[in-house]
Amino acid sequence: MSHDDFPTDNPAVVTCGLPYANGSLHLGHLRTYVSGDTYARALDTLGQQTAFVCGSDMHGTPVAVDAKKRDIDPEKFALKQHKKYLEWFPAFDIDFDYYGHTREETNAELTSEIVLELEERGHIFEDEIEVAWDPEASQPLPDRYVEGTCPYCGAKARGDECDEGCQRHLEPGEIKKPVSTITGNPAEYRSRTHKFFRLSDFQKYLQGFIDRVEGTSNARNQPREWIMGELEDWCITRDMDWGIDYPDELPAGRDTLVLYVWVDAPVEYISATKQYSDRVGSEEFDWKAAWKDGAPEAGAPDEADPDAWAQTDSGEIIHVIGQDIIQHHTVFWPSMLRAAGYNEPRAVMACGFVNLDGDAFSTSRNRAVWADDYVESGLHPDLYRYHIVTGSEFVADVDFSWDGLAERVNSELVGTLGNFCYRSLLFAERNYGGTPDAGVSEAVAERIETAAEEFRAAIDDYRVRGLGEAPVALARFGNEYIQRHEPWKLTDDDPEAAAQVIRDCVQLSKALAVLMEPVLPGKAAELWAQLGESGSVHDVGLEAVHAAPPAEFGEPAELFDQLEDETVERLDEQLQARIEAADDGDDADDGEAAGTETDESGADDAGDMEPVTDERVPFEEFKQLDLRVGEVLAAEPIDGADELARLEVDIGVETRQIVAGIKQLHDLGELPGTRIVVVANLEKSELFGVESDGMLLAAGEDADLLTTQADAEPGTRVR
RNA sequence: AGCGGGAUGGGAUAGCCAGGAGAUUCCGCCGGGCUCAUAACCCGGAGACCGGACGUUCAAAUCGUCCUCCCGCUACCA
Repeated sequence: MSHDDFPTDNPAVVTCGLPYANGSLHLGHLRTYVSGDTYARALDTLGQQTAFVCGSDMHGTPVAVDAKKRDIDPEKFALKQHKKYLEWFPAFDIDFDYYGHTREETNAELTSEIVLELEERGHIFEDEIEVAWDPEASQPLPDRYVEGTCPYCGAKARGDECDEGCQRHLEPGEIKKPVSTITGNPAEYRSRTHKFFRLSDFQKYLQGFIDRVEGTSNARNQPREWIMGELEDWCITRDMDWGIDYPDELPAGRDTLVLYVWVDAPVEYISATKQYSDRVGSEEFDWKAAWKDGAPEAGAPDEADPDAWAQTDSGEIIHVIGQDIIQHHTVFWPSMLRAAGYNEPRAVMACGFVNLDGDAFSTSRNRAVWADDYVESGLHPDLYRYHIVTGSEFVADVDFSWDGLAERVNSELVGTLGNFCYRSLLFAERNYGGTPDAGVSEAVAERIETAAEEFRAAIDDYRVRGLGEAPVALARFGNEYIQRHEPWKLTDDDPEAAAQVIRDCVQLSKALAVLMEPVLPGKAAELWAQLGESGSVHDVGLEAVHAAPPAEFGEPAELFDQLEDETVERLDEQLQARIEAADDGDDADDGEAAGTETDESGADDAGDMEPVTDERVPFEEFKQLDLRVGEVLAAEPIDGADELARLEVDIGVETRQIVAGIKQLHDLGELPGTRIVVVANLEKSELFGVESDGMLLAAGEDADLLTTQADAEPGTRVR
């Protein structure tokens, strides 16, 4: 690895994945931002010149679709969301040096510049692809403007992603049975010319990159399959008017074409850095030094020497993201940077998900603790920050629950860290009016140095968790130390020894303030003030752990309050009530035979009711569906598939093999004999290598099967 | 199906990359101490054959092979 340990002489940039300007923020999302903030603060403490930047992602079809739903201008809609982020992040002490958005002029300019560079270097080509088209509205239907069935698994899917089925990304033109979300009409396919980025030009480069990029192991491992396999070229334009206009010549006969949102979104990392530079001056932070100095010339790397890049050792760019967007930051983005002559990321830190009491957060089910909920709870942001940063290793999932939070807070923050500082400073203030006049003992100074080493190691290993653990471990040592020396017994017998012990404890407290600052910035500042320190704990370097505190300070206050059981219960009840309210309706009527002990876990339920689709379907169209009563003859799971089951269904005229995503949702053994409703004239598809000839009807995420109420024979037509 | 990650005392986790006396921390349990401190803190104890099976080695939680179960990714869910 060619990089030096931090701090280096280069300016560093820490970024967080851009939040999408169409939704709310919950404690799951916040993991990325808290971790990025913590890491950036720690680098700063080390003396590394650091810019911490981010911005709202304004473009893309979700914003356009959501804005249209509300009948407002997408720009207005996105800006409104953007403003909310400007309040949420500070509420959690997430302190970006610059937080912009992707529609700012700087970003539009830089994005255009980069795309033009790609054009100039010959990395872009045009190709005709079939895209969905709404004949009535007479317009193309990019991404989420079209819904249909997934060509891979047959589930209902959005234009760009099979969001309910196999989760695959769908390239434009892939979706089957496309329906326009604008008019509800069946969409046609039309041939359109689009721009593609020739990712394959960078295959060799990426193979080198993936071995040298630092950060978390998942970021290096997950994209390997792509990079070592065949890279697909990347369609970087969309037929819509919401986005950044394609900066170069449009394909013949085309008047509008915008860049795919994933082209301009990461460029915001650079744009935000530049705007930060512009604001504070390049003396203070030089964005070019971070992003461009030392970068090889634009273009594809020399095939004969794909490692040339690694020699440059410049640009400390660190991306903090969720594990769902690893590919974007380790495949597309580095290729763009390399092609346009920018520095590649030094590290990609990808965190695991946050679970809520063991299960996934679910926005649609309202199964979430929102940023607003936490703010309203009145709990200090540092409590969440500590819990999320130290709750698990960064790459692993971490569980959030109110009582889990209380347990950690009460034992580690209140009992260990807060209590140690409070008892030390209170003792010091009462007996000495501040820091006793004595030197720090060697053993304590060494222990503090060890903690500082742990702090440094956490940074070099990209382990934000270590940044939270180091101070608590030091406080634990402090408690043992004060207990072992019992200064309260010494004040009379051996005042010198007592002063020595308390002097050590005050130094430990000061070291704690410095070490806890990245994870617990608010509480660190309080402690700093209690020590009578002037200036801000945010501005001091790591060496301050050894510097003497002021000789005089006032009476301290408890740093952390106990999180009482009643509070936890109240918060938990609120959460449970909301989840149940959202779930209401799925589990009300299980008229199924008694004795089925199918696990209730069924990951996702229907959630808040989606509104009934506005567009009416003509009866003629409905009649095209041939719905039949069927009787399940056999049901077996499909090996390797998570949810798919293979069913044999008697539909009167014949027996059909149907593949359905119900493996986890039903006790398959109990299915034979059940009468269900089948779409008999659905086109065949192949799922997991098994042909599916028809589709069964089921309600909600739990796949509650539609059955017959009386005794309609298999084969009876359903109307 | 492929790729990646995981399985460690009652619960939650560390250790594994650089193999070495039966293993970390937090919660819980049992006993003791202390009283400066927020019923907090300190000390001691019980409790795990480190998912299963082979193998490498003087020595395996740690390395290899196979298996079981869980989870993620597979081209916009943090």
